[in-house]
Amino acid sequence: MKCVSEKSEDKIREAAKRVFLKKGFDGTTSRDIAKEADMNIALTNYYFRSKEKLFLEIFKDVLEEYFQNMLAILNKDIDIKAKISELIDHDFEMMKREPDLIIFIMNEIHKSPQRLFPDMSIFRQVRETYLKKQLEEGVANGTLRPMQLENILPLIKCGVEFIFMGREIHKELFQMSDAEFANYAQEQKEHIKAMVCNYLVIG
Amino acid sequence: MKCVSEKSEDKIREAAKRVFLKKGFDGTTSRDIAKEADMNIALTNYYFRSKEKLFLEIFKDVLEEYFQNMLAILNKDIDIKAKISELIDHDFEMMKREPDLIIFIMNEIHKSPQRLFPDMSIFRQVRETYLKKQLEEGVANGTLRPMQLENILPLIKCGVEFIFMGREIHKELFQMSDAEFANYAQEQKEHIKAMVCNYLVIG
DNA sequence: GTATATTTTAAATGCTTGTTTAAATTTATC
DNA sequence: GATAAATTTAAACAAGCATTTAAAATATAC
Repeated sequence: MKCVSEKSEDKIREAAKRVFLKKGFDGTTSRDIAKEADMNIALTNYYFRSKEKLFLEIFKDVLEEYFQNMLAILNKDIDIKAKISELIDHDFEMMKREPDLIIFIMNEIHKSPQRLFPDMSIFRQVRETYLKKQLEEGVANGTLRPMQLENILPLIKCGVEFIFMGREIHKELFQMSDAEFANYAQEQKEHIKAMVCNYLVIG
Repeated sequence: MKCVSEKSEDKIREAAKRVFLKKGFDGTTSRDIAKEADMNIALTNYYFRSKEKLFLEIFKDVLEEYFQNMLAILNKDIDIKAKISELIDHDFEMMKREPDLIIFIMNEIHKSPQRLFPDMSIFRQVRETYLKKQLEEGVANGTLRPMQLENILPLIKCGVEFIFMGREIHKELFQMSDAEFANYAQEQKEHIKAMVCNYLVIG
C-alpha cells in the first residue's frame, strides 16, 4: 500500500517539476500536471493539498539542487583557480542537464521573493565556506585582487548562466542552431574561466 | 476625439507595460491591467482586440527599448575600452530605471520564443555594428584576444544584468538592504568593466 | 442644435481555473 | 475471505478568466 502510494506521489512530484520548470507557476495548471503524470486531476490535491503546496515543495528541492553541489566545491581544499574552474564546469553541466532551472529560479523569486524564502539555511552555508577564507588570505598576502565573496561569486556564475537563460535570444541573435549553440556555450565557458581567474589572481 | 482616444489607448498601454513587466504574461489578467489603468475592463479589448495582441505590441516596444540605445553605442567611433565601459554604464542605468525589464524579456522568450520573434530586424542590426569591425581589426593586428562578437557581447552584458535579474536572491544570499544592494551593484559594475577590458585587450 | 460617429459602461458570455465531493476500486489487516 | 483503510475515479463546485454585447454617454460634424 505504502509502496504504491509513494509511487503515485512521486509520479506527480516529478511531473509537476517538469511542468513547473517549463511553464512557471502561473503558466501551469493543475490539469497540466495531472496530464503530464498521467493521473486523475484530483490526485494532485489528494497528495499535496494544493497547487501552491506542491509548488513550494518542488521549489525548495530545486533551490537545493542548485546550491548543494556548489557548496561542496566551495569548501574543497584546492587552489583557487582550480576551484573557479570546477565551479564553472559544475554550473555548465547543471545547465546542460536542466536548461530551464536557472530562469525558473530567477523568475519565481523575482515575482514573489518573500513567499519563497522560508528558512534558507543553505544561504548561510554558502556565505561561510572555505572559499571565503581563501579569498581573505589571498587578498591579505597580495596574491588576489581585493574582492569579497559577493563580488567574485556572481562573476563566476553569471557567464554560463546568462547564456543558458538567454539561450533562445542568443540562438536568434547570432543565428545559431542547437548544435552550434552547444559548441558556442562550451567555448564561452572557457573564456569565462580564463577571464575570471585572470582578473582575480594578480600576476 | 482622436486626442481623447489616444489618451485612453496610451493609458492602457502604459498600465499594461507596468503590469506585464511585474507579473509576466501568465500572471497578468485583463482585470489587473484595467485596474492599473483605472479604466473599464472592456476598453482593453476595444483598443487592442485581445490580451495577446496588447502583450505582443508591448513586448516589441520593450525589446526595442532594450536594444535601441545599445545599438548606437556599438556603432560609436570610440576606443574599444571606452565602448565597453559605456555599454556597461548604459546597461546599468537601464537596469536601475527598469529593474524588471531583463528578467521579463528573458522569461517570456524562454517560455515561447517562436511567438516573440516576428521580424526582428533589430537582431541583424546588432550583428552588423562598428564594434564587429573594431574587433576584427584588433584581433588581426594582435591588440585584442581572438574573440568574436558573440563571445564578447554576452560577457559585457551578463555581469550587470545577472545581478539585477537575481536582485532578490543576491539581497537574501548576501544579506543586503536595498541601499546596500545599490552600492554593491555600482561596485560590481566597475569590476566587470575592468575584468572584461583586461581580458579582451592584450597587454 | 440635431445627427452621426466615437468612446465608455455594466452586464453577460462561455470557458478554464483550483478544489471538493462522494462513490468506486484497490490494497491491507485479521 | 470478510472488514477496514487507502487510493483512484468521474463529476461537480464556485470563482475567475478573456472576451462580447448592447445600451449609455460623450464628442464631432454639419
